[in-house]
Amino acid sequence: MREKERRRCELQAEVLKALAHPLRLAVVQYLAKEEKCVCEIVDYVGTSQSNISKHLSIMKRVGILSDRKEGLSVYYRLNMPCALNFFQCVQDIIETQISERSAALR
Amino acid sequence: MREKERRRCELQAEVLKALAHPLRLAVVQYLAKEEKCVCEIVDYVGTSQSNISKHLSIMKRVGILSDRKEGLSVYYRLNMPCALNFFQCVQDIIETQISERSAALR
DNA sequence: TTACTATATTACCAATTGGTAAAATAGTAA
DNA sequence: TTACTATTTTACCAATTGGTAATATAGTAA
Repeated sequence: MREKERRRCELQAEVLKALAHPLRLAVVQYLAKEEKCVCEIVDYVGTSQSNISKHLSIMKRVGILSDRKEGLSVYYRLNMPCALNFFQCVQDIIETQISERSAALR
Repeated sequence: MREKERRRCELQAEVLKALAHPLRLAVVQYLAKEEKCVCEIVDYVGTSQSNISKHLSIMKRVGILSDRKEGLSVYYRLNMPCALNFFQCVQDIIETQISERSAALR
């Protein structure tokens, strides 16, 4: 494995790590259609404001989200529409997994 | 956010977490075309055998990889070919990110 | 100015993750 | 049987992550 590939995998892993958290996935999917302000995201996800703020900054840092200020509010938007394609693929794995497990129980 | 969506996000995050590590990404990409035995993967990635074994079991547990025994060797294969589509999307984010940062420096 | 609102940041702690080294397992072969 | 090889598992430790509560920042409005 060459050094170049190693570095590419490190960068890719940073982006995937920023996606790989239940609340962050929920936010990404919530932002699929349109931008939302932090207070809407907090209401939707149902956790503390400071917690959401930290998760948003993690995703912003790697480029998954962008933000825009308007008055007191900050609006976040999804900067990576292709991420939405992931979810069907991931979901397929989950369902295969579940059906294999239940088959194994029989 | 409904309970059902929350659970879906939790499952999806488990799969993504199992992908979101530089060595594990390297393994997934190495397995893109064909199955490989553990010793080949160890040689390719260049870390200890017990470390690789642990990473492989993490990916196997969530269904990303499957394995097959042949004599002393264990062969792993990618059970999630659609994962390969992720990487271009992730790579696009990385490159946008890099070009925005270098633009910001100017 | 003061008070209020939305958001971000900090400090802290508990839980999880990732790595290494050693021991266990299991197949092969003499 | 014994020795050898490939792999997994365990025990352990350091580093990272995720959450909460408190504080700071910044815009708005009286």
